[in-house]
Amino acid sequence: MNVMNDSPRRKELTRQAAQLFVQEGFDRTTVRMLAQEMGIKSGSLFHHFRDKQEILAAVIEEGTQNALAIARETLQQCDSTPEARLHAMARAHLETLLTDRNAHVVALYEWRRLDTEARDHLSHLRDAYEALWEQVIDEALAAGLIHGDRFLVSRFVMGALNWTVRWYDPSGPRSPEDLARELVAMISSPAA
Amino acid sequence: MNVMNDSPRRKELTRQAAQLFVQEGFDRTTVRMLAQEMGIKSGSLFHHFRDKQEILAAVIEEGTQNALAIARETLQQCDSTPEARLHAMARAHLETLLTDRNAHVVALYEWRRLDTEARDHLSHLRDAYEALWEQVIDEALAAGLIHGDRFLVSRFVMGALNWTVRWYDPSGPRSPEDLARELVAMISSPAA
DNA sequence: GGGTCAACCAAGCAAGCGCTAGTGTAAACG
DNA sequence: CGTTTACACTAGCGCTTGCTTGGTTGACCC
Repeated sequence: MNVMNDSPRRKELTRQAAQLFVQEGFDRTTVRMLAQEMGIKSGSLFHHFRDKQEILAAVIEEGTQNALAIARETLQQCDSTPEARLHAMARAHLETLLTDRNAHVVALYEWRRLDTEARDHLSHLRDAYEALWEQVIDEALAAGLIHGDRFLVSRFVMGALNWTVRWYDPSGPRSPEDLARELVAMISSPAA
Repeated sequence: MNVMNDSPRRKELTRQAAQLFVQEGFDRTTVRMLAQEMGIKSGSLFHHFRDKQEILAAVIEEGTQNALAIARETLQQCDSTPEARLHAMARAHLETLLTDRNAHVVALYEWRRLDTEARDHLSHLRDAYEALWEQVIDEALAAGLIHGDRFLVSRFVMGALNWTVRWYDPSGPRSPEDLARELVAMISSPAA
C-alpha cells in the first residue's frame, strides 16, 4: 500500500528485479522468485509495488531515465562537429547498454508486457531519447557527413546499436569506443 | 503420441500458433488459447505436438527454413556484382520478414524460451543463414564496396534489418525494395 | 511512553496452468 | 469384413500463479 514513491530501498529492489527479468524473462519470473532474490517474502513485495507489472515499469523507467540523462550530458560536453556528436551519441548509447545492461535488455525485450498506462508514460521518455538521435542525425545529414532518408537512417542506426545486446561481449577485445568508431565510419560518406 | 511428422495439418496449426505467439508472447499463450484458435480442444493439441515447447520450435523452424531457402534462391538468381548481391540479400531478408512476419517475430523474441535440444538444432539453421550473409559481406569488402571489420559490419547490418520488425509498416509508402536500396546506399563507400 | 509508520511475515485463496488418461469415430487399409 | 490409424473429445489431476489479509516488529517523534 506504499506504492509509487522512489525510496532507495525501492531502487535497490528494482535493480535486483531487472537482473531476474533478464535471466528468466518477465513472465517466467514469479513474485516468489523476485522476493527470494530480494531477501524478503513474496507478500512483502506488494508493500513496495502495487503489482508485478509496476516492477517491470520501474525497471524500464530507471534504465530509460539514465540513458536520457547520459545522452544529454554527452552532447553538451563533446565537440560540436557533426561527426564528433554522432560518434559521442553512439558511444554513450553503447556504454549505457553496457553499464545498465539489465534494465535495457528488459526494456528491449519486455516492452510489450507493459500495460497501456505504463506504456504511455514510458513511450514519452523513449521519444525524448530518440528525438536527440534524430537531431544529431539531421545535423550529420545537413553537413553532408551521411546521406539518405532521415527516418530510415535513424531507424537503421538504432537497430544496429540496439542489436548489440544480442552479441556484444564486454569482456572481449572490442570496447564501446571501438564499436562506435566503426559504426560511424560505416555510415559516413568519405566522399563528402 | 503422433509427434514429429510434418503433415499439412500440423503446418497449418503451426501457422496459427505463430500468430498467437506474436500477439501474446509464448509464455502468456496458454494451450487452451492455442486450441481455441485452432478450432479444437486443448487435449487434442497433444496429438500433434509432444508439448508446448515443441510448438514453439516448429514455428521457429518453419520461419528459418523459409528464410534460408529464399536467400539461397535469391543469390542464385541475382547479378553477380557485390552490390547486386548485397542488395538482393537485404531485399530477400526484408521480404521474408514481411511475408513470414509472425514466425520471424517469434524467432527474434522467443528464442530464449527454447529448450537446449531445440536450440541446438535450430542454431545450426540460423548459422547457415548468417553464413550466407557473411559471404556476401566478404565479397563487398573485397571489392571495396564497403569498409571495416567484417564481423562488426555484418552484425550491424543484421541489427538494422532485424530491427525493422519493430517499426516497419507494410501498408506504408515504403517497400522492402526501398529499404534495401537505402540500407545498401548507407553503408556503401561512394569513393570506392 | 503512547502513537505513528515503513517494512516485513505467515497463511492461504481463487484462478489458471500444462498435460494425461481413457474413449469415440470415421476414413483407409489388407 | 475386421483392423488399424488419425484426429478429436471429456474430464480432471497436481501444481503454480499473482495477490490479499491480518498481524508483528522496531525505529523514530513529540
